[in-house]
Amino acid sequence: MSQDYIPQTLELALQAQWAETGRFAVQPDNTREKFYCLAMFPYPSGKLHMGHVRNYTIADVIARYQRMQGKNVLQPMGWDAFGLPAENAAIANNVPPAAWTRENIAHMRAQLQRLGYAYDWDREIATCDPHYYQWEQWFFTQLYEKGLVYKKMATVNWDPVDQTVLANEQVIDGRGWRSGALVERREIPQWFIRITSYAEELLDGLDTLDGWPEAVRTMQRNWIGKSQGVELAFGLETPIADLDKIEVFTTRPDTLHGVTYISLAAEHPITLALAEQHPPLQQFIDTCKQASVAEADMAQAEKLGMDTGLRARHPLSGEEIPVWVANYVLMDYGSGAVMAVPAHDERDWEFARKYDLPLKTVICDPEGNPADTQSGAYTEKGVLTASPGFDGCSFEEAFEGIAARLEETGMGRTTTQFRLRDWGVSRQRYWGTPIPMLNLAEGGDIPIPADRLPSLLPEDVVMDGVTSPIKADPEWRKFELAGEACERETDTFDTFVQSSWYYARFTCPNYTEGMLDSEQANYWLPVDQYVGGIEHAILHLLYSRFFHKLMRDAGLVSSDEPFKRLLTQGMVLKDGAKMSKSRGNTVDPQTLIDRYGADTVRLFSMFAAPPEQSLEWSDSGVEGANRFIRRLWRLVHDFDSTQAAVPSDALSDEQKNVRRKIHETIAKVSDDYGRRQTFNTAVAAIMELCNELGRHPADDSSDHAVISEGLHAVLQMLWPITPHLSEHLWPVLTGNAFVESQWPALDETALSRDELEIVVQVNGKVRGKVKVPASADNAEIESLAMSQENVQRFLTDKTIRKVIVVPQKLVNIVAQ
RNA sequence: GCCCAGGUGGUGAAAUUGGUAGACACGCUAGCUUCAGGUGCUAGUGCUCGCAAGGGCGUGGAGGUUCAAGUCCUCUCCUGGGCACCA
Repeated sequence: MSQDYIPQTLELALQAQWAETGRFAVQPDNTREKFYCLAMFPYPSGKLHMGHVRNYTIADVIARYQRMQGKNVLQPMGWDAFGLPAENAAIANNVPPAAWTRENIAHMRAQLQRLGYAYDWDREIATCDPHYYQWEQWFFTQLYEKGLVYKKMATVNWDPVDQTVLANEQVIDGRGWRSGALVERREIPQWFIRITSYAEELLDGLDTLDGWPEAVRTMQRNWIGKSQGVELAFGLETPIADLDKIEVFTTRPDTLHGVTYISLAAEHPITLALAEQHPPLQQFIDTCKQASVAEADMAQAEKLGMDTGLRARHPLSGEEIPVWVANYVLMDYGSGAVMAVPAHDERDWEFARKYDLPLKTVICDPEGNPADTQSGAYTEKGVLTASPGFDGCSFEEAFEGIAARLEETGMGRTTTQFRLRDWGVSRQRYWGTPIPMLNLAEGGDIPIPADRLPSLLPEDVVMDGVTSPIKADPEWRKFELAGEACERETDTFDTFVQSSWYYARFTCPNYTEGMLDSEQANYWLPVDQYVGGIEHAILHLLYSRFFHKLMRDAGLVSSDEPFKRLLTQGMVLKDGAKMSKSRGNTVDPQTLIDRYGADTVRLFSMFAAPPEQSLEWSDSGVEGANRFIRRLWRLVHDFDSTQAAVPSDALSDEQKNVRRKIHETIAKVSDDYGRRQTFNTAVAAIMELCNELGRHPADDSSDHAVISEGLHAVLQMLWPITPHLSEHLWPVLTGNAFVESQWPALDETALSRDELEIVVQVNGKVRGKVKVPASADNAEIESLAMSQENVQRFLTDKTIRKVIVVPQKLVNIVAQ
């Protein structure tokens, strides 16, 4: 007699049991292989959305699959708890960010528990906990001592009405989101970590990450952006701002004779000096400053420029080159000046056309003629022309020749440049880790001594929406060091700092003697499987790799890279865009959990699409996942498990077919879970098997044995995805308690076939199918294929030119 | 603008190594079951011509390579992600 499937009851009962027995709590164990499975921890925004469910289900399926392989699996969970949304919520709801954040954590923790994820909850971390961020502060002071941290002026978005710094997200169409004022770029002192010192290693390390998607590695390579080029200078007749030359970097020294002007950034010292005597230029600089600092905004902004009237000397030809100021040249990047070659660079070409600046074509097209640059820039490399002394040279010859000439005259040298910039970690916001630095009365900075850490963030605060409470409170700032009064830094860390090392802290979350307990860290690290959104392909993953190397060089961990294998999950989109609170297009999975239970939600989110693909959200199909679960439920309950299931030696063909299907499915699902990580096709294969088991009659004891074998395998294979269902049905089927570390064994002999079906094509089109004995050789297959009636029809009046036989698959007869 | 992906039925998708396009589901249609249906079962379902057997077309678009292309190459259009202060 079938009982009804009531997921709420059975899921809650099992979850309570898992919690009570500490089922998923783990410790190092040298008798088993370890496996550290980690999903990117969430920002506690309020409640889970479908993107979270997808992310955490993928990781949980992998973790549980590895448990079934007998491994010692660590799967922790925590909270990326600092960040901007808490400040916004605090203002909107009149509640301190800390309280809002902790409430969200409590709610979301309950939701994750309701989804039945196999987490070791004893290791839970929230980054806003002082026990966490104190070690981050400590580590920063260590980096300071090593010279890996420094302070410099850097550009921020400034809201002139609210008198506050805005995040890029808070700038909408060039205006502050609250005040509506046009934002300005402003330079303020900020702390930086020297990620560029590790640029080379971060680049080279990508080659070792063969468990990472190629797309992510490519994006990181391009982001680091190593390029060979030449640093050269255009001389000035009279020094300006103590500079007697303008330095530029180019990867195309071969086009040096094509330079027709130079562009300076608005913040370049020469620009600023010139503006002092030139009011229109000052006006232009002010216009340039009225823009967001986001690179995307700048790249899409209309290109604006102004001739400064200054002339610089071309380092080879000695010609006078006009010096312009352009809004697309960035002071933060490179030297803040570029040599413009409009004939061979697209941006320069556009700019030159707009301001009617001359073009000088110095590269030939493949035919050997000067390239046509009238209708657009010619950016290919080619043989030089109109370049005295280098005409006829290839790119490589010209590169070396021109670099050598510049070196002789002291006007340049070959160099390697990285696109990567140092990591600015200062944020002018409240809800973050206080930067553990002190401003001394006589000027200068010094780290807060280790024994005075943590530098605690006060939590009981009122947000006014404009100024950070720790900036507004002069008392908080006060600090006494060796009897001297000084002031705390009131900026906080970028939240990426917290998320750059949490994976390591999970190995020893309660360690009080230091940042990491190396013994624990080195047992578990590196993370064997990291799962998270593709939107983190560059920043978070690069910063984490960087931090790992910093921790290694501090002797805290012994590995070089933090994440061995990476699965970048596609985004769950709604209305065609990333789900986010700020867009208001999130989908709440709670209603689905309440209605269908966790297993249905888990099954559906795995079945809907392959994990790496982005997914436009729609509810349709959830019903189908639930229907499958109920069908399996009946199948198991209706199966007479009391009847002895003795496998017979002599199975019928039909029974052999079912057994083959069982073992083909085991092979496929193992491959899909383990190597391919395509959980949707694994589910489809299990569904197919269930369909077949349901169709097969249970007439005799051999039938019974075969179906029993199939149902056992189905419940085991489904455990990673629908653990409650599997654990609940297992005793119904077997009379015994579910044994976790047991993946169904593959019986290779069950896979063999006596007969194969081969497709027959004529000129590439399918004209028939033919059954051939598995042992048939190519000649036999060919003659069987030829004998097909429909094949013959298409061969009449034709001469056979060629016959291609693809073993096990097809025959293609080429005829004319 | 730059970097990285993706585009296949009415829908989500499958096709793993260049070898049968559309597995598995959703939806829909018809039938059975049921007092009833947000139940269960059976059959059908890319488009198109045909009574059928079978044929033609078909993987964003245009070209190309190949006995064979969703898969490889060139160009192009569209969608999504990232662009350093959203996380």
